[in-house]
Amino acid sequence: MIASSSTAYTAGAPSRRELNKAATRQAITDAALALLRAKGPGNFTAEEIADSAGISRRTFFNYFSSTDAALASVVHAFLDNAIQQLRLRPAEEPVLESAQAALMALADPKAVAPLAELFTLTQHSPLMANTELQAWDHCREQVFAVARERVAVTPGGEDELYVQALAGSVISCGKAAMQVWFSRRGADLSAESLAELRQLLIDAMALLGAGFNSRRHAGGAGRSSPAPAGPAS
Amino acid sequence: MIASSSTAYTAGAPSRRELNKAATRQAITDAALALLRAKGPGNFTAEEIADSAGISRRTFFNYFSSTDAALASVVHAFLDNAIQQLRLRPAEEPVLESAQAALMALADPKAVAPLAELFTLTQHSPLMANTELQAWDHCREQVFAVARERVAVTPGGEDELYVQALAGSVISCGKAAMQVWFSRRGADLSAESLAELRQLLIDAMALLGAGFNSRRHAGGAGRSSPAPAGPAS
DNA sequence: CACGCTCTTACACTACGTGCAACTTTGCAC
DNA sequence: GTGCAAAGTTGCACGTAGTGTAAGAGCGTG
Repeated sequence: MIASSSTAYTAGAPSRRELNKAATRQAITDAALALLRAKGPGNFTAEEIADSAGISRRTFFNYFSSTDAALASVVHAFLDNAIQQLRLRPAEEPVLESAQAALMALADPKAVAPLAELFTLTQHSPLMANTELQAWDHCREQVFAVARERVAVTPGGEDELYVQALAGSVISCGKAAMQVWFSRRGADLSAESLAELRQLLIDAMALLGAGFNSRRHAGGAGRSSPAPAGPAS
Repeated sequence: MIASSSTAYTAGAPSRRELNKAATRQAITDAALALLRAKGPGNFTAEEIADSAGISRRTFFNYFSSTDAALASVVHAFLDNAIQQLRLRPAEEPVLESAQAALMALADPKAVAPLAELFTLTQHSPLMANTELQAWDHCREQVFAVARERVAVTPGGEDELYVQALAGSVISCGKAAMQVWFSRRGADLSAESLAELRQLLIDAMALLGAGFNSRRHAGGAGRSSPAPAGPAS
């Protein structure tokens, strides 16, 4: 589950308690997703989720602070994964390239599938917007933390704006790429579709790197740039 | 209502009803702000706001969907103002310059004062985060709409990413600039402080225009760029 | 087994947000 | 002014969210 990476996983000691917690947590999100599929966003209560997951309403709130939060755990899992990928990149690498590389690892069926489903199910519902925005913002903070480490910012100095703006823009562009992808391909997880997602992410990061002025939209050169400045290769 | 500008002001016909509504609305936000000052974020209820504003609880909810929403009206007013400034810019002007110019108009005591107070009062409280994020995202959508009009995007075309990423990044950078400013100067509204805010906004937009790669943070040239590519000159 | 610790559960309580049906105010025509 | 319709306000009731609390069940350990 989420175990192996973000939470838990105390290296060989998955005690009974931890297993139970992880199981209930999973049961809750599963139940929430099932209800979302069945009834649509906003048409079910915390009690229904709890019942469906075989726990009490109170226990549900011990795990998640709201029904939205239960659903947003999908988004959180995805974004936490992204942050983890980001932290794996070498510290010397330019932050934007690290971001791009980290995002590449996420254009993967197993990673995006839950997110894609959640997105299609809640597409035009403002109910999800709240918690989803929070998830992205949480991710932004993480990116900010990573960027701050790597840019070696002087505490009260002038780099603060750079790092803040960079973190926010990276998130915004990642979001934009995913949004465009969803609007184009829906929940299509085929190889070509994922390739397009990758290209969108690359293009978005390239925009950030080269600047929004460097692109003349009037000219015919509007096609996706062919992998500008390959990060790994 | 939303027609001519943002709210009310139907050009010479502020009927009694509209005046009353505006007055109650104002009374509510005033009461909410007063309670925020007095009790701190999250320590007062919708009923208290209503009582303090001299209306019933039910009426409060006719105006705002939550206590947070009442407070966030300050943010909304500020951001709506920004959008309005943005729309006033000539359509031929590059979007980034328009954004920069629009933001300049907001680095003004009367505009930022309420925002600054709200910010200082809710600084380290996650309670406000929700609605505030929504306000910024709402603003992002507006910027997106404006940008879409001006970039003349082909419907299913490749410009969609550009516009989405641009809108999101503009918001992120504006947010970053304000955040840095607040963290440096608190609620200082002096002329120098506002000048610094303006410079931060200019720098943030310049980053977006020139790209985050164009800045080598190791070099000594880390000072604020001296108004790069003046928008109005 | 018995003892601590952690987690779950039931219950109670406050507050939120909304539908509804009076009631009051405003706008408008006569 | 009077009458009337539309818009706005209010009280009431209802379901739900989220939290404190205390008792109980499950787990880990000696």
